[in-house]
Amino acid sequence: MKQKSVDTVEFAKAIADETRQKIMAICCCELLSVNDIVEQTNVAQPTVSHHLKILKTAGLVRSERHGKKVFYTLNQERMAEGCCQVAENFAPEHPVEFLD
Amino acid sequence: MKQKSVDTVEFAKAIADETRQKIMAICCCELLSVNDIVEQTNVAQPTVSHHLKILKTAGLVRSERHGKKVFYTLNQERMAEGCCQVAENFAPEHPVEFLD
DNA sequence: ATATTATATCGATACTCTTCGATATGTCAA
DNA sequence: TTGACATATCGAAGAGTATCGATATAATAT
Repeated sequence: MKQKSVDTVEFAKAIADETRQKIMAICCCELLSVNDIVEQTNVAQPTVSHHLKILKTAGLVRSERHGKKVFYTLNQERMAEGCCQVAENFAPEHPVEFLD
Repeated sequence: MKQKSVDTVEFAKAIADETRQKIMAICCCELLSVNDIVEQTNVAQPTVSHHLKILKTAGLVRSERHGKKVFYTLNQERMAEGCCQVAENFAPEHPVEFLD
């Protein structure tokens, strides 16, 4: 299955941080507000907003405002695309398939 | 197929650099000496050695010495494992399969 | 309008990483 | 063992990044 092209350097940089991976893990399957993420990570709110911005710029999270709150969730499809593109570039003899 | 566990932060950090991705790309399917890599990248030799060390520490390249030269090649299997682990953690609803 | 709550941005600090010249180490040939 | 070549390590400079307190912006309710 053909995917859109992915900037694998930007993708890798976006996920190459422990705090961001924590955030990614907890909003992987849920829509969470910034404050929810702050509480679950023990990371300061500006720091969380900063990391969410990086993930958003890389297209790895979606966000929607509801009232005063902004909810974020991981964009799993983009995550899978990034992984597949990295595998395609750097493991062409160990094909990885995106099961849809 | 079950893989060994991967430190996804270390994996992502290892591939999160443009110069390293260039190196990874050119020694993906070939065994290349450090000097070969220097010539194909226009990057200084100490810099190349530095990046190779990071990739080696992360288990993403193999190396073998033959005489004075040391040859490196990408470990595609580890690359695929890293990609699959990231996808498993952060795209569980878009399963990616390691085809063996 | 004002107060309250939620998130984003700013600014400063500390830390990490990339880069490369200089140098050390390793390997081999003569 | 000396010289030549290949790679690794060292050390320093500069760039980039994470973190968080303070503050600005946004949304809502009273």
